[in-house]
Amino acid sequence: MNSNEYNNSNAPRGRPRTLNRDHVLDVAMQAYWHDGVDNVSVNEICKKANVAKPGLYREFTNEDGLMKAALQSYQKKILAPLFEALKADAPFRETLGYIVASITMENHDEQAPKGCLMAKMRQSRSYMGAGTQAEISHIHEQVLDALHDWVLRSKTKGEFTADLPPKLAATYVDAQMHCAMLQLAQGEENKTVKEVLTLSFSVLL
Amino acid sequence: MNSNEYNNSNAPRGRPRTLNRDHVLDVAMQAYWHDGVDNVSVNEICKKANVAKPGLYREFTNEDGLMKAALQSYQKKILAPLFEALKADAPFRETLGYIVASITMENHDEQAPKGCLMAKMRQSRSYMGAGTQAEISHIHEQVLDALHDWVLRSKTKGEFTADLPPKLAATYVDAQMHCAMLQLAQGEENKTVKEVLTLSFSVLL
DNA sequence: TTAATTACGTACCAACCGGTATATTAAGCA
DNA sequence: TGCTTAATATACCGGTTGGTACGTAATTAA
Repeated sequence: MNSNEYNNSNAPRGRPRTLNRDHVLDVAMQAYWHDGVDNVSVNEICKKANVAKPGLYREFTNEDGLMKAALQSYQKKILAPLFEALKADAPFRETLGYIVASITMENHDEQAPKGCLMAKMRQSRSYMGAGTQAEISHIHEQVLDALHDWVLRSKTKGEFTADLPPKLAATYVDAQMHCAMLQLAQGEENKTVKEVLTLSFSVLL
Repeated sequence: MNSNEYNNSNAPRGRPRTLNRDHVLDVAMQAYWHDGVDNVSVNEICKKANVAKPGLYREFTNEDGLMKAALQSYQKKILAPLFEALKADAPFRETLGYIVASITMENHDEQAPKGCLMAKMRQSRSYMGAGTQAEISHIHEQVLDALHDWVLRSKTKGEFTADLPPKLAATYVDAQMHCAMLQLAQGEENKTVKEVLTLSFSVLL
């Protein structure tokens, strides 16, 4: 029996590819996230993903392309729930509580690395390739915009009463989230981070 | 005329050393501070300090020793004023204002790198040598202790009135300072960092 | 069957890393 | 003048980095 499933005419021309882009991206994302971007080489990712180097370079052009793609993958798979929570019209305090809870990983699976890949990359973005830098800035702007919108909506709903310019409030929440994620990445205790984050958010209530 | 100044008997025996330890430490500290620890190699430091590698290794044993010494140098030269301010018995709000001002560099010289070497090293300490890691932890403990003492003294003076466990207050101030320094290192605007830091400190007043 | 097309993996490149063996130089001591 | 001591610089080590040249395998089209 021929192993080919029937031959639809618009099949690609040459040797069929075996490289699994999503698998490579998963491996790269996990490696960058767990070990820190600066401590992971293209060689190591190739070994872990069991692909040859030229294949990886054909798919992602260079290290910068791989990192950019891994970061985009992280946004889709990990950061998405945060954006959803900010868009949802839950009460302000409730959303704030969700942010604290999700950062301090009350409900996360154990094998996920500590901290946040986006936060780590933001922290050392000036030493990365141009494409990755641009992607970091892009995601950061999206976060700030989402926070800004959230604050504005909460203000019109009367749930955000603190006497603060909405833009400063958004910047403040972003900074505190960023700070908390870096603390976690650095090994700080979950409980401590939660206390500090909660205390810092108390100025908004 | 013999170029030797008179021969005091306890002169060292062999060839006199030309390697200037303090100069090498200055160069290393500036390089680590300005470019980021992960982005500076021993080779580069040798070139910048105009010393040969074996000489540097004789003086500092290995890269870990050099980094540890550079961090100690940073504490002596840069961090000392902060410790002094915390030990001085100025009013609580005044000291808090000094912290904000000194972090956001209102009075710093322009050529100093942005951010804080200690903060940067703390952030990636798990990827460093054992000696440097120990030194980072040591300095961090000193900071936390100084903050704790400061809060306790301010509380007995009646200047610190917030209803907070002193240890949490110390951890909180440390976290906010750390966060602000990382933001600066990452290129955030001075004004923004100052606003966020001031806002976060407002929970203590 | 044969040619064209495309992906594959081995084996390689120069540059750099942290670290060191070694011959040389410059001093004090006798 | 040697002899000892110690700091010096050159030139090297094995290993890793990001990136690639090239021969081969697998598929479609003619």
